[in-house]
Amino acid sequence: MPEKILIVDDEPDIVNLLDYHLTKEGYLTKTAQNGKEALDVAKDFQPDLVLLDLMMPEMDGIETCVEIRESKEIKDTLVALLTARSEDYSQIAGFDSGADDYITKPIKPRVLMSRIKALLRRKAEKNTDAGSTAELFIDTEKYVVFQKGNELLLPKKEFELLALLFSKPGKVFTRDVILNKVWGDDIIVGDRTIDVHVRKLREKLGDGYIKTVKGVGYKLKLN
Amino acid sequence: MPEKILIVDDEPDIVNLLDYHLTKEGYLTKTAQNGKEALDVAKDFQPDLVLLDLMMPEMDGIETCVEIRESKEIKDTLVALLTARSEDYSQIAGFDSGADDYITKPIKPRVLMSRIKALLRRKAEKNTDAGSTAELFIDTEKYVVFQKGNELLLPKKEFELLALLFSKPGKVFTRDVILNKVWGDDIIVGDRTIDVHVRKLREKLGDGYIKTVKGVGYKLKLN
DNA sequence: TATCAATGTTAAGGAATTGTAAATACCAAA
DNA sequence: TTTGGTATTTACAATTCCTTAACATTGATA
Repeated sequence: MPEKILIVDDEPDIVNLLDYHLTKEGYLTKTAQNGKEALDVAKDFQPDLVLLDLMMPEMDGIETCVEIRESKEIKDTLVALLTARSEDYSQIAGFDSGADDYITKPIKPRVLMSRIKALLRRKAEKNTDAGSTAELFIDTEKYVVFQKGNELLLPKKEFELLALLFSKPGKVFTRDVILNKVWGDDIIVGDRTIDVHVRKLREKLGDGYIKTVKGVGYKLKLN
Repeated sequence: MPEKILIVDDEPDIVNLLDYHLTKEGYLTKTAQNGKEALDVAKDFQPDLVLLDLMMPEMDGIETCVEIRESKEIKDTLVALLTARSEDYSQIAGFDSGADDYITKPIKPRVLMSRIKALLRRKAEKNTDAGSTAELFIDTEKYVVFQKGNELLLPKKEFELLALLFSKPGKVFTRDVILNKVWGDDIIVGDRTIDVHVRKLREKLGDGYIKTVKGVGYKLKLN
């Protein structure tokens, strides 16, 4: 199944150039001359990627990009903005608009191709691993954890343990360190105390966050 | 191939914020609190990119950047300076110091990410010819080994053995030394124990990494 | 090339570590 | 004092990891 790319630019020369190269590479293309047309076409065409010129009459690239992102009929589409070099401000605004990449003009076909390949590859990768990216965020002031946007209330010890692990995701914290930081130097608790708290956290967060490194300690795994 | 980023800022909050986002995106990070520390860490870590705060006590970002550029141990590293908005003069000075980009605070994560991606992508394009990325990397803090980009989880003993060999690639470690460093002075284990662990490492890493020097010991061969 | 010590290989048992459920202890608020 | 939630302990289960033992293979050296 060839991947579908929608090319949007008001200058026919550029559209043709891009169309030529992309077709030659085996992509399936459609074109549009402005943002409005692009949206219409995209709804039917369901492209994998939209190449969007920033400067266009009527509806510019950023506007169009925002609309694409808000549209429910256009799913899973990557957007790459084409910008004139040195439009730094535009670049930033472009990313805030939800674009996945920007490509500066003048366009060098080879560079463009590798960019596009990279983008589509990343997209393919994302779609293979199921919703593994579950956001986790900690508010140490409010003693609250946000998981995928949901607020999660944790008891003190559980929270402190999670906060410790969260302070350096990926780093392994040994049981000693955990005891020191969460329980304090002088307090002595049994062997299984930490495990039980880990257990409760896993119960609430789901597995896949806290990893055991046997003989060493625990760590938080984001991603 | 997780790309390595060194974060340097004297404010722990900012370091943590950046660390969090970058880790989440799959980068491999290390942190430092000032320029001096940064240089030390960078020599070992060999980051692909250094995020460098401009305003730091002791040695500021520009100084640090200049030192990085002059250091022969730190190769192929991009430097991005973090500056407060409107420090126009500094920005210019920053570029003169050899920085590859500057990023203004307050930091917007998405903008930061796209900048970083763009920087690293450009770098990657330059380096496509040579296999410049070391294909084995050990993170003792995270108890993790990266091999050609894949994370590899190793049990404690295997990890420690590999870490020992990795600490001086090419050097031959005798069995005595290995026993002392990994198992400890007082613990006595049988003849075949080391071999078995080597075996398991070879199983996981593939052959060609750990070489036997018969009658002497083992060594790690990188490339 | 024949020898033999060093190393490779495999599978299995046991040791150490961690997981888990339930019971108990704690503690602050009503 | 009771209550409800939290924290810790207990006792046992489950799991992973380490080590060993038995045997195979290698490679330096006579």
